[in-house]
Amino acid sequence: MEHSHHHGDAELSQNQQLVMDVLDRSTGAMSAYMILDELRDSGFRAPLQVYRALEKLIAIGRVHRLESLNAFIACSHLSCEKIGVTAFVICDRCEHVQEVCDDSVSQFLADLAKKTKFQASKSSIELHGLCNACEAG
Amino acid sequence: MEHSHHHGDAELSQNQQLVMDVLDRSTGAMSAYMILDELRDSGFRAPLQVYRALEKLIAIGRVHRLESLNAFIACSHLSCEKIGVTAFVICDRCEHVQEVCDDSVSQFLADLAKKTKFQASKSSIELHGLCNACEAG
DNA sequence: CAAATTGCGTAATGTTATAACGTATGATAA
DNA sequence: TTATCATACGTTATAACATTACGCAATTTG
Repeated sequence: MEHSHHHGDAELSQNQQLVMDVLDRSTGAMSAYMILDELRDSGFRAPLQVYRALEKLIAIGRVHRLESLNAFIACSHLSCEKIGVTAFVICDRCEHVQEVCDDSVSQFLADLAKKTKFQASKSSIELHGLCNACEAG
Repeated sequence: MEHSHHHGDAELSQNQQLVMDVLDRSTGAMSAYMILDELRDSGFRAPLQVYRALEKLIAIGRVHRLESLNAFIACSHLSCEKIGVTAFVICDRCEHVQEVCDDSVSQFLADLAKKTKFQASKSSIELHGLCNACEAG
């Protein structure tokens, strides 16, 4: 065990690492097919290679799926899988994504689940609009 | 102006009304292609006929899009367009969808926007898991 | 009337995601 | 060692979701 800088720090296969690297380098979210195109030179030929890697990366908390964009983004936190819930704030102009996972988010979701007598297993909170910089510009 | 029971109560075209009727009859969310299949007998031939009607119905607040399902559902409220924000609580077993739009939801989103210095224009809050009945069963 | 708006129909295409095969490899237990 | 299990892989095909682009018809509005 050499470098321990993230999450469960599971060992990644080559394909998983390649997909992770692409997302780490990206400034914003990427669709599976954008990732595929980036990895053609590395030998990727089919969507499934991307989707299978993403499935694992999402499972271990290193990647998030943005439902409203059908896109994927590297987790910007060290341990959001411990908190488990994240809200995404997505600028529709510059495409920057802020990842918020604090108590207010988990508290809101807990309250919502309680109020609706619901056993929640997954959540998706996504806000669209303009970030501070783009609104001003 | 005859019956006034919903939202802005805009006049609907025939296609829009047909799509609205299908969604009103449905117990849960429906994909655009499920709606299309329901309307073959009424003369629908192409996805665009559905998507165009949905666009209008969503704009006037009578239908919501569920991003995490790529599906659509009739609004269960009389005036949620006035509040503008809704949280969806989706049972993955029975597929029932609860629509929550109270102050806690709008307050949470307002706080989130303020905290991230964000000008929000659209939101999507979707909770997946098991409803009370299915959890018990 | 002219122009603008809204809705419609159709064909083609683009985009996102999964099913269904079979194969290879490494761990582990008999 | 051999059997078996789990995980990952590669490929082809297909399913599922959504939009572009074209032209036409009806209605509203200046």
